[in-house]
Amino acid sequence: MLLTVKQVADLTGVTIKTLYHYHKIGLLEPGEVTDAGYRLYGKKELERLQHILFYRELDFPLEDIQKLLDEQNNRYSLLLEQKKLMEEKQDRLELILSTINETIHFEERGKTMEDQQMFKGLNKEQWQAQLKEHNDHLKEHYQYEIPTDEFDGEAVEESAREAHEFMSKMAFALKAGWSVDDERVKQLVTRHIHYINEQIMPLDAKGFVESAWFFITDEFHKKMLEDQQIGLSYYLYAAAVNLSD
Amino acid sequence: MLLTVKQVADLTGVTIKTLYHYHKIGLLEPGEVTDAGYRLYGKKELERLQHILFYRELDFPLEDIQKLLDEQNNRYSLLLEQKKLMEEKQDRLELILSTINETIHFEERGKTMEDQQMFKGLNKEQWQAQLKEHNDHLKEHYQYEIPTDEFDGEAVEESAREAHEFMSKMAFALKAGWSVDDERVKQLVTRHIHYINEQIMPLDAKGFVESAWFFITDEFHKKMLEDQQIGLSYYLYAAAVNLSD
DNA sequence: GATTGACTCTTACCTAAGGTAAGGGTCTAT
DNA sequence: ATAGACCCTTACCTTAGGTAAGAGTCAATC
Repeated sequence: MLLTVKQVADLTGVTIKTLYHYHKIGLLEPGEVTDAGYRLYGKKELERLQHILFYRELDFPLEDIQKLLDEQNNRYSLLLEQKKLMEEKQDRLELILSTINETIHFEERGKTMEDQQMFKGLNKEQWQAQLKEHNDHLKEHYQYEIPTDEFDGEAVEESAREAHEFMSKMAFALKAGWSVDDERVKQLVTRHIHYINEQIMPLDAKGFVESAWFFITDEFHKKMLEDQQIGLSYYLYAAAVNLSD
Repeated sequence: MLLTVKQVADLTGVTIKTLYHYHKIGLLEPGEVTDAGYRLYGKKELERLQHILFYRELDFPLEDIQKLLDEQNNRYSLLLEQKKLMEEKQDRLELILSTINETIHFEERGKTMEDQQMFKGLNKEQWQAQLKEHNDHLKEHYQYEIPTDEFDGEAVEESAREAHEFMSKMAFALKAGWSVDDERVKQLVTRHIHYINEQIMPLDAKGFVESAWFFITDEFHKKMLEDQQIGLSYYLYAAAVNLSD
């Protein structure tokens, strides 16, 4: 059950040198050392190494990792914490990817971007705020992901409620198999456009097609819609196209 | 339009020292240096910095970044490349996250994991292979693989089989959350069009958009697709539109 | 015009997380 | 008992910056 440095290295992808290093700084001590000085690692050490590698992936300095592992030896809560952090990193990557996509978009039509726009997700001090903004922006206009009962309080804005209701109904229509040319669907979309037009910004049927296409191509928005109902973003787009024709 | 080091630092999140460093190693030269020696950066430099930061996020050494940027000065293809790499990184993170979730799962019921399972996604040399496996697992889960025996009989035409396979794969892609701009999806659709073109009738990307629209508006076809997977007909249409642009 | 405060310059030294190489010991199999 | 694969320590090197010192610059205010 005990593994040599090479075996651990092959298994986990870290180099042997890294194991020495972790030993030297006391981050990961072998479970046993033979008379000849060979380091041997058991299950417990592999588990610790797993945590180390998760944290390393999250760009934690080894010193911090050591502190974290030594003061919190409950594996389960460590895992939950790491899961949360990993999901945050995913969100950040998602944001960066959408920045790349926006940049590609601008590049394709030879337009220049706002300076700030170019670095969304990269500016580490600000990305939390940017992500929140991204989300808030979405919520203001399309707060579909929040369960309805949360909408009872007057704290939530009317526009968010409207958007949520619209998306829920569209999801229902999709599941019910209503055609995008169905009068009920057309009315739904028309009213929604009308609402945005009155309350938020000028928008016509053509503009709404572009909005809908944006929701398909932007990973961030797409994910939110698709999480609510698979196919919703695409249904929305088809409905928009149908109306604008 | 020219920015000082501080302004660039605030905008992008890199430190001033990093800018000096990049200057010194020739990775990012200021657009202009005043008489007093102040570095000033313009739009072109910001764009280059953007690329540098994208690559840095992908853990490229600065030396490699420099080479890449100097030999490939077409911004557009750089962006596409970076998009691809970023998506790969996302996949890898996804894999790590699923490893964390599996570990949590095992921990919850006090069972022990296989050693290898514990390090999926971390072992960089192997993660490509592991990702493939992971996808295969997903396929099983979504059952996008066609039950082959249904199609053994010669009663079923080859073209029907091809269509069925195509639709199954598209359904899988939709459920997996693949963007219509994802290379895999684009390739899928391209091949399908190519097949139709060769075997059935002349068809180009534009024509396929019309076909896809027909599948949405025609109740019979729409029902067939939507019965297979909610949203499939709309996804197909969006993919077609994306390809024809 | 002088001063102040925020900003910038160069230079020199420091750090983290390893990589590389040298020189030598250990294990197992033939 | 010798080869070949594996392991040890030690010493030096590298990357991508961080920190600090000492001095010059800029714009605004006194």
